[in-house]
Amino acid sequence: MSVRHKTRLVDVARDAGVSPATVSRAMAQPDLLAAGTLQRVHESARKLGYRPDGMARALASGRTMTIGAIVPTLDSTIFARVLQAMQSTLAREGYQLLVASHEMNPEAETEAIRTLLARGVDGLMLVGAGRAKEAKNLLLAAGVPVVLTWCGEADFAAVTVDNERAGAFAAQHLIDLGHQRIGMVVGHLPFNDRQAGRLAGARRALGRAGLSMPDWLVSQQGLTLAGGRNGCAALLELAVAPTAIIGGIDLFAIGCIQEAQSRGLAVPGGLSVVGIDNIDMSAHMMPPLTTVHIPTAQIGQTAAKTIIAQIAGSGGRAHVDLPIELVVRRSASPFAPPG
Amino acid sequence: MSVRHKTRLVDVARDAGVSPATVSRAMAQPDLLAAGTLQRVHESARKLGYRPDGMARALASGRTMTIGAIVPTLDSTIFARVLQAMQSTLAREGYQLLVASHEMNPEAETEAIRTLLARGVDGLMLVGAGRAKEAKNLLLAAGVPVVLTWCGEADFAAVTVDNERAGAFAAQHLIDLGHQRIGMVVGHLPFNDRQAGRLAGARRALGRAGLSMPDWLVSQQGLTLAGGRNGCAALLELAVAPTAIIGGIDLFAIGCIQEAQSRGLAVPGGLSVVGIDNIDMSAHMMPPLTTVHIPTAQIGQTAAKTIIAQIAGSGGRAHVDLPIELVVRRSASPFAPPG
DNA sequence: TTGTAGGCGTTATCAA
DNA sequence: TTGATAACGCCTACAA
Repeated sequence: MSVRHKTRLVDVARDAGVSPATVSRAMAQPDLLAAGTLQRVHESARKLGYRPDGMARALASGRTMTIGAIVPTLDSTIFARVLQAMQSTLAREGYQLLVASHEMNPEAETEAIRTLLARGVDGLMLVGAGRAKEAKNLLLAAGVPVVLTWCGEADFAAVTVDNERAGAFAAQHLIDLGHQRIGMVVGHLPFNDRQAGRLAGARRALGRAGLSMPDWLVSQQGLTLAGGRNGCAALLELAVAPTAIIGGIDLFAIGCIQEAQSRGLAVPGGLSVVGIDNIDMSAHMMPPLTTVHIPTAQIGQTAAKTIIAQIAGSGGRAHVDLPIELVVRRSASPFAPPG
Repeated sequence: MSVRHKTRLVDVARDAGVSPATVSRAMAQPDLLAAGTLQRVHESARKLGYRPDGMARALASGRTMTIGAIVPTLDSTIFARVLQAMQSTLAREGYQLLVASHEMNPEAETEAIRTLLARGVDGLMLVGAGRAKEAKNLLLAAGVPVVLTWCGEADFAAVTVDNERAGAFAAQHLIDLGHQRIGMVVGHLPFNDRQAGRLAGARRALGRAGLSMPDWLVSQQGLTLAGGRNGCAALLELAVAPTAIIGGIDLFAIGCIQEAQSRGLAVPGGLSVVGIDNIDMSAHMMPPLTTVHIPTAQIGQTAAKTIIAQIAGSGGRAHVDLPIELVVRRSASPFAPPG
């Protein structure tokens, strides 16, 4: 009962009276064995409580059965949901998720890539495109399947969503309602191509309508509820305040609603608000938030499937663009000139 | 420029004119080498673009520099926050996070434990206590540091929060306000000792005040906003509806506020609501949610530190109980008999 | 269908 | 301070 050595492949082999190779096959390619042999090996394995050693297996086979995922932060409804979807899809195929986050710091992201690659992952999921050349070289040199999410890039497979279009949808809806002075609360633009895309899309839609969104109608904030409130406050305190605000993420839009209401400004009566994401909370707001639906969970699921396909040899640099759509609820109403 | 073999330890050794052992030392214990040697090795390594192979290293050393975390789901503000805190604390020490989720399924959790252990983790973080004997045996036999969070257990280190006390805080606050018929929306009790503890605590407080919370005043729901709304709806439709509701998690409490308001029932005027967690959203609700603050991020950070300490040999089966406190905001008010 | 034997790339134990 | 060399536990041609 003292320090019972962990049982290894050879122990099982000895007990079953077969060679190590046979035991190895029994675990990985059972079809190759005679039914009787398989039976015996399994019995010995169970009797001895044999558990294959993942590290040894990884070293010998070159596969870790682990997929890495590097996200800006785990502490976000959006990314948590993507990871949850990835994790459950991957688990079904026997893969585990190794996660890292970089808190919106490009160098931290490069470091994370380096670390995960060194640790040995069979595939890697990243958020967004447009990273430093060094990071790209690392990825290319590593020779493991990589899938980008949200935004794509020619060199890698990608599961994307048209962020520009999302921004345009939000803006167009407000334009259709007659709004002319539209503001936006967005995340910090550097190193966040998702937010940059949404802003660009909104501006494009406005431009097509002969309108514009000058920088002073755009407030950059940290990706929190408080950021949404602060951004809204800043815009409302403008000499010529906007009559409608787009939240670059739903959390911002929700913060905008809360901030407006806390100032006695009715939504949508006094201020129209539109979000982008369609998180759970949005449907339950008072008023319910009009927003652009982003199929978050599906991004995760598709990313996982894409990686698995690439590992299996199929797939290649496939780009999948997931559909988005405007969900009209009650936080935006026609522009009514004061008086 | 074709398939350049990945450079290995021996390649660096050859280039630097030293033995493999020396290169290994240069990476792990630089102090043991003569300055000149170290210098030469580093140069060769950089020149050849040498990156230690994590799997080989893991096999030889028995350490993977990876910590496993098994949570009910990633798709939850609470757990996402815990993981984010763990991840950033661990990253600072060179560890990565391997995550798995089990969707509230005990067997899936056991399987996850088995998988992570087999994959090779240097430590493991689990949520809650009271798991099947099989799972406990696996953990004990594995011989890796384990830390339980939220709820503890004698056999393992733990970073906990007194869930019963949290429930009692919430209930006591309502009792002090004069409420006598208090309902609660909780998660599904089986396999969720956090929710069970909070409910038990609330009942204990009520019992001390000569009151009680019969089963018909308790609604079990899935851990979503919609669950909160449904639970609230069910309780409000009772012949003798409660005058106050405790949300087993803030999300439930928020759902309760939204459901009550959508029915034209004022909060706290017509219904008082208290939550437990203190998530970001709570402070921004209208009315702001009175709740019991749970130091979520701190749980993650402390859990990470505990594991690291255990790996370093210190620590043992330390139990840390983190303080909680009632945060009084404006969603609960004194009971006012109708008429 | 099964066995043999040579890696996989490091770490770690002895010596020197 | 450095060098041989044997593990680490499994996989996988190749052979039988």
